[in-house]
Amino acid sequence: MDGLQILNANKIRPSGLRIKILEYILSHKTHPTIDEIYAELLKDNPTLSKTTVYNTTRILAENHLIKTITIDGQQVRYDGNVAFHGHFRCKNCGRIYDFNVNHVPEEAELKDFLIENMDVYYVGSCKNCNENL
Amino acid sequence: MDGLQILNANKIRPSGLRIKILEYILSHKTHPTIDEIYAELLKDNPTLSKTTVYNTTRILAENHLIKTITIDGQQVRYDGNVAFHGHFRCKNCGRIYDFNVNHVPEEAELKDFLIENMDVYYVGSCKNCNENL
DNA sequence: CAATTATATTGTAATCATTACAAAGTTATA
DNA sequence: TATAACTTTGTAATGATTACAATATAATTG
Repeated sequence: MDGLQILNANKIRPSGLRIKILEYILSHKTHPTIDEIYAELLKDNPTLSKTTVYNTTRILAENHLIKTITIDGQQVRYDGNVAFHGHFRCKNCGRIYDFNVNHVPEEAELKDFLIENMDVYYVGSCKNCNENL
Repeated sequence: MDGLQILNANKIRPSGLRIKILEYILSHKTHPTIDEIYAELLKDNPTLSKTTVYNTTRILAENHLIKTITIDGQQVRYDGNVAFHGHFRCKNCGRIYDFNVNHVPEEAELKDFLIENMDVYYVGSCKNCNENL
């Protein structure tokens, strides 16, 4: 399913920019920031405004087509993989890695709480950086 | 162990403000923001500067005496409980709840990764708010 | 098709948490 | 006491995000 179909299925008017922004996030596993998305799409869309990237990612996130990652204290990042998984941020190279979380804690303390979103964020030094120190 | 002893044990010069800020965070389970700490301590310290609260919390966090919580996309919060546990933020009332995380995922994908910090953030609607809707 | 309305995009200005930095105050040390 | 080191303060700068009004584009109606 491509961006056009996804947007239509979610009743979001599929403008050219929306399709491109959604498809960029879906096809890049790098958890890009607003600036990264903007810089990349600017190449083919010279009049693109950063505000449009902000607006569009907000709409996509509100509709659960992408996920907002706040592991970086500075900038929000976006993830096209909305299935539950953890994120590891390397303090050294800045890369964000995905990992599976097998055991989702069933917390008795949260009985009768409505959980809408779960984030698991690890921070440290990645294998690649550890080996090259 | 009070703030003075903790600071001494960690070789942080125990100024009056540092003791007060540390003790405030240790004794309040509300995960206060900078503004909340500042507003509260200002009552007894009329010349207190917000910069001091920022500086001090940074020092305390660097020394792992308190933990930085970034579950709120807007403001950082601080937690005096540095033992591993999860945080639940209620979108309704804004309260942050602690909960135990029994099963820390052992992720084969992170083999040879050095994990320095783990955060588990849930967001949703708390029991209290659910009952009063 | 033309006119009108609704929506998308843009650019600039505002907001707000945080940081940088220099000056002033305080404590420790010689 | 004098000097150096550190703490605290206040103001200015930074930078991500949002607000908002103007413009452009697309959909709808007559």
